[in-house]
Order: sequence, then structure tokens, then C-alpha cells
Amino acid sequence: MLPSGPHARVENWIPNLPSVPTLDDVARSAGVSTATVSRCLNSPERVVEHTRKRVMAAVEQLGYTPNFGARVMAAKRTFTIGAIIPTMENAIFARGLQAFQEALHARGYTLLVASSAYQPKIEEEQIRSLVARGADGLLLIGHDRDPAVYAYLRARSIPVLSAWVYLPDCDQPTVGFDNRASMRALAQKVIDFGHRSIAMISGITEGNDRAAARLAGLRDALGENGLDPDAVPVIETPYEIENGAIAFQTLMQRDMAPSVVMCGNDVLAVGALRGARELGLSVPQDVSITGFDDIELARIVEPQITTVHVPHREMGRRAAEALIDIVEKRNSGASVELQSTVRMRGSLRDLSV
Amino acid sequence: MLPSGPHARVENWIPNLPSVPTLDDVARSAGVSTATVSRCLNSPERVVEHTRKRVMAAVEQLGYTPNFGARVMAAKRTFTIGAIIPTMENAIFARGLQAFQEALHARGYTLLVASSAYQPKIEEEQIRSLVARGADGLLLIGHDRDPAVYAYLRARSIPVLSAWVYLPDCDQPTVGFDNRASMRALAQKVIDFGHRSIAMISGITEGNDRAAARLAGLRDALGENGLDPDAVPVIETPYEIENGAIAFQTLMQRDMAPSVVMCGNDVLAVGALRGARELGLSVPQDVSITGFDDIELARIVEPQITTVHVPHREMGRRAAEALIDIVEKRNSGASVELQSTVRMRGSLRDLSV
DNA sequence: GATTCAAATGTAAGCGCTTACACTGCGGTC
DNA sequence: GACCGCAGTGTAAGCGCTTACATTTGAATC
Repeated sequence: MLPSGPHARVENWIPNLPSVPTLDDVARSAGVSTATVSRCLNSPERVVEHTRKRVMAAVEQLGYTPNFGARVMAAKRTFTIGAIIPTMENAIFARGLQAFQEALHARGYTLLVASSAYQPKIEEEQIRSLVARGADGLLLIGHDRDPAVYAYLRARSIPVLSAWVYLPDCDQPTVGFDNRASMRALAQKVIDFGHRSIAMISGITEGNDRAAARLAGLRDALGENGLDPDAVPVIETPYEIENGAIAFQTLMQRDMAPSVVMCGNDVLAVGALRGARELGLSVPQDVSITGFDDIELARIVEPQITTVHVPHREMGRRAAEALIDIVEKRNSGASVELQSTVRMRGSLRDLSV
Repeated sequence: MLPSGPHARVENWIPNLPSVPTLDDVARSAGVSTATVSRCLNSPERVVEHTRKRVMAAVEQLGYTPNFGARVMAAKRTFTIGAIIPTMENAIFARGLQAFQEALHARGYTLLVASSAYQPKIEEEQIRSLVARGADGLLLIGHDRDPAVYAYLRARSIPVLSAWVYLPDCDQPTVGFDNRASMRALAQKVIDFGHRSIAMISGITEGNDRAAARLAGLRDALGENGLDPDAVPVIETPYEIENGAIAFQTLMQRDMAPSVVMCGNDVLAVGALRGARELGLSVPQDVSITGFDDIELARIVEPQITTVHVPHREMGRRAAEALIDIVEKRNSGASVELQSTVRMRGSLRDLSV
């Protein structure tokens, strides 16, 4: 090699050669050709045991690790999947991404991560960046984005999967749940409990189809129960606890204070709860609050929050599997629907009893 | 597929040519050599304007994007940084990683993520995987690991940065805070408040120098105040809310129930709080609880938790900057110490009044 | 013992890019 | 007018790997 290996001292003579072992070094050391070494690594069954053992020993002894760039060039595959999420700071994405990464790893893939801070412009830039890096496939959150993005990806034959939404009729595969139906189901419970004066604190719906679907789900339920879908007071605000508190107080100080404030996610709901506490209102006696997502927070506050449970970990895992299946051409990508379930807890009062 | 995407029909004509333009195509189209095109892209000032414009037009017109793998091979740089964290599910890592990624992106780097689930074996495997993928540098959490790992990295000249710890005497750069001193400071407050019967719920210390340092910090404070450092009851348990609750109950049911239970992090503290509630004990009247990290959870529970505030976001950002500086050889990597601060809140009772 | 044909292994051609080095041509200089 | 230096450009050698194809090996068959 310039002898390499764990005990190589070469760099003492030639300062600029840290002498990382290459396939060639392994081949020489094991007394075989590079092709055989490559086969040992990529399709071991094609090499007879006796040789394979010798090669593996050399690999071990030299501390050889294949060079990624070279491998990519020769094989046209990176075994890398890119994911772009709004932010890791929201527990639902952190959890989903964690599961996604674990599943990827189990299948021999590595995760490239970027975040968009909920901004379409940044997201597009990140998509290009991950594609340029050779991501074999891409995980995106939601599906509502500029068609040009999908065209770009299609032109480069990069499979994309949208998660956190379930859109059976969409031409891209999705892995998620029906945000709209989930919120409708929760709202139905709320209405069943006798609530008629309902307000909502929603996430920003522009460019966020999940938030928009949840709001739509509430309106669906209202309409189905003879209530006016357009009369519901809605405040849109970014997903931050503090914003939930502020929005809650704004809603409660209107002429007709609602009997329940439904929130676009648990973070906002926890904020609303804090807002209620600050106003001296007790939950659920004076006002009810609901959330969405069922993150840990929802069960930690007092009272615990009635919310919609979403299997985030499973979503991450299934997304990884579905995406790899497409990348490896095992199928063309059917969407996967996961079930969400309403979790009744203390923050919602039953007015009908 | 080959070409995927619903509208790709190309494979009907020329099965193996999805025809992604290469440097060569651009060169031919612009009537220059590949070297000139490459220079236009990498060091434009070395090409005369007239030529450059022609080349850029060709790039634009063909929709050329450089091939990452090839570039890596030839240039030996990936502009990719790898990070291996225990898990994204802990808010402190999610937050730090988010900031890390943002800072990386601002400098033109992309983040490769892997997680170890607190298991050294998995971590080592992930390190190899990220190195193989050509990460220009690596972010690791804590510094306590097999020397062979550092030898491996050194042999490959991969810069490593340890975060979440501050070790000025270490031969690797670190960006973090002094876990031991931080816990000592908190324990001192606890002792100042008149507590003498102290117990601790610690994270698993094996292979986790942060957890070990926190425990050591408590012992330091005890020793300095004439209390027996070895008499303190300690339960080690993984960082999960449920475990905190269980450990808390175990501690309280001993002969000498402590007046305060100090926890290795806020997650355990929240669990302890729940454990107290289940036992019918009120905090801080019957027993005090402290945490560590100051995650959102700590301010959401009732009472709010006395804890040590750690600037996770800043840590992520500074780590990114320091690591890139090393990668780009702007310096050889001085450690950065961040300040943690004790946050006094309702969960700790002052017995001295 | 000669022949056959898998199985095992080797040979070598790229993959698309960067960059050291070679070349070209032009405006000074002597 | 021969020579120099230099900016601008071209030539071509790899980078480390995978893989199509060529070659060797050896067990099985006749």
C-alpha cells in the first residue's frame, strides 16, 4: 500500500498519507483479486467458504471500510434515504424519525436529514440538496407542495413518500392516517358530550395539509350535526406552547366564550391549558380542551388531555419499509393507512350528564 | 422502474439510459473541455467571463447536477457531517440536533444521522457506517468509549467532536458543559435548603459519562458538606418516565425515606413526580424532587421542577461551528465550555425556613 | 484418461469528476 | 524579431469500486 492497517507507520515518512486501506490492499493481503474481495462483501454466497474466510480475516486485520463514493459511482446506488421534516423539535417528528431511522438501519440504509421549519422555500432547497447527494429515495411530510417539485423528482426517478397523511387517490404513495376523519371523529365525541359552542386553535394551515385537514374535519362534524361550520371561531398560530396560551385567552375573552377549545395538536392544547390556568379557569369544569397527536405531554399535564392517538413510531417504521420497497423496486408503492384513535381523558367535560 | 414516476416512458426506447447529463455532456454542449466546466463550477474566478457564461448556459439548459459520488471520489470531500446520538426521542438531543443541522446547513453541509440507543456496540457500527459514507467529520455524544474507536478515526483522519460534555484536558475537542460541576451546584442548593437525606435516581452510568458525572457531582457536594458520599441511595435506570416513577416508589418505601430525590434528568424527575402522586405524597410538602436539563416538560408539570438549565440549542450550534472549523482546518479544535444554570422552581422545598 | 461444464476466480473496463501538468497565444522586453 | 511570463484552456491520470466477461479449476461423466 504503502502499508496500511492498524499498525501502519507510514505517515511518519510521508506526512500526507494517512493510508486508509483500499479494496486493493485487502486483495493483496488475502492473495486474491479485487473482484473476489468485492464479492465477499456484496454477495458472499458466490465465494467459496475457504476463500471468504481468508478475505474476511484480511478485511478485519486491515480495518478496511469500503469507500462510499467509489461504491456509489460503480454501483449507482447510495443506500441513503433522505428525510425532510418541519422540525425535530416537535416530539411527533422526532419519534417518527427515530423509528424511521431504525428501520432504515435494519435494512442497511442510512438517513440523511434536513429540516424545513415549515417553509416551502427551504424545503425545496433541501430536496435539491438531498437529491444531489444521491439519496435513493425521499421522505417528505404531507403532500401539499409545488407540482414543480414532484416534476423535478420524477425527472430524476427519485421515489418519494409522503408521510403523516393518507391520500389513497394520490399518485404518490403515502403512509399515514386520515387527519380529517380523525378530527371529525374527535369532534363528534365532543358534540356527543353536549358541546355546541366550539372554538379551535389551529396550526398554520397554509402549506400544511395536515393542519388544514384537521380544521376541515371539525367543520365536517359540525355540518353533520346541524351546526354552522363557518361560525366556529378559529385562530391559526404556529405550534408553540406559548401561542396556545395566547390564542386560548383571546378566544375566551370574546363575547361568546366557547365551552370547548379544540386544538390542532397537543402542544397547542398544553398551551391552552396553561392559558386557562392563568385566567383562573379550571379545566374541564369551566372549559374543555382537546388536543391531537397524543404525545407524552398530553398525559403529564393535569388534567390529562383528551386527544387523538397517532402511532408515530409505527408510521416511521412503515414509511421506511414502504420507501425501501419502492427503491428496491419490490413494488410501485401502495399507500398505507394507519388507524388513529380518540383517547378520552380528563380535559373534556361531558355536559350531557 | 427504471425511470419511475407515472409518466416516464423513456424505458420503452432505450432501456438503460435515463440520460442524466454529465460533465462531459455540458463540456461538449459548450464546446470546451471538462476541466473548464469543472472550474466554472468550483472556482469560477479562474475562467474568463466570456467562457464562463457559455458554460453556465449549457449547465442551465441541460439541467445538469454534479454527480455526488464522482465528486466525492475525485475531491475527497463530501460536505457531509455525521452525528450519532443515543436517541432523537429525548427532547434534549432532538433540540440540539435540530440546531446542529441548521448551523450545518448555513455553512453548506448536510447532516447524516444515526442513533445508538445508548448501546456502545451499535454506536461503533454506526460510526463505521458514517465514516464509510465519507462523513467529513463526526459528532458524538459524550466521550467515554473504547479507545479503539478513536484510533480508528484517527487512522482515517476524521475529526470528531464530543458534545454534551466539557473536557478541557481531553485530546479531542468537546463542546458542552461540566456535568459534574452542574450537579454539584444543584446539590449544594439542595443542601443549603436544609436537606440531609438525599437519594438519587440516575441514568445508567455504564458507558454514559454524563450520567456518571452527574452522580459524581452529587457525591462531591455531599463530601464537601460533611455528609457521607457513599451513603446516598442510588437507583440507576434508563431514561423513561415510567422508570422514574418506579424508582421513586422504591426509594420512598425504604426504611429511611429521603427528603429529596434528585434525578439524573427531567424525564426521570417527571416520572418521580408521577410516582409521588400515585403514592399520595405531595411535592414539595412531603418530598422534594429535582431534575436536570430543563426541557419543556419541567415547566409544564405541577409543581414545576427545580432543575439545571442547559443551553441545548446553543450547544448544537456551537458544536457545528467548531466541527466545521476543524474539518476546514481553520483550527485544530479548542473545546468550548457552555454555562449551565440552576433553575429554582416549585418542586424543591426550603426546609430551612 | 479424456471430455464436459459448472463453479470459482481473475482481468480490466469503466463510473463522472478534479486537478497536476502541458500547451497555446498574447502582450511586453530586450 | 526572439524570448519571456502568464492567463486561459486542454489533456489525461487517477480516485476505489462493481461487474461483464474471460479464464482456470476440478468433480463428474463417459
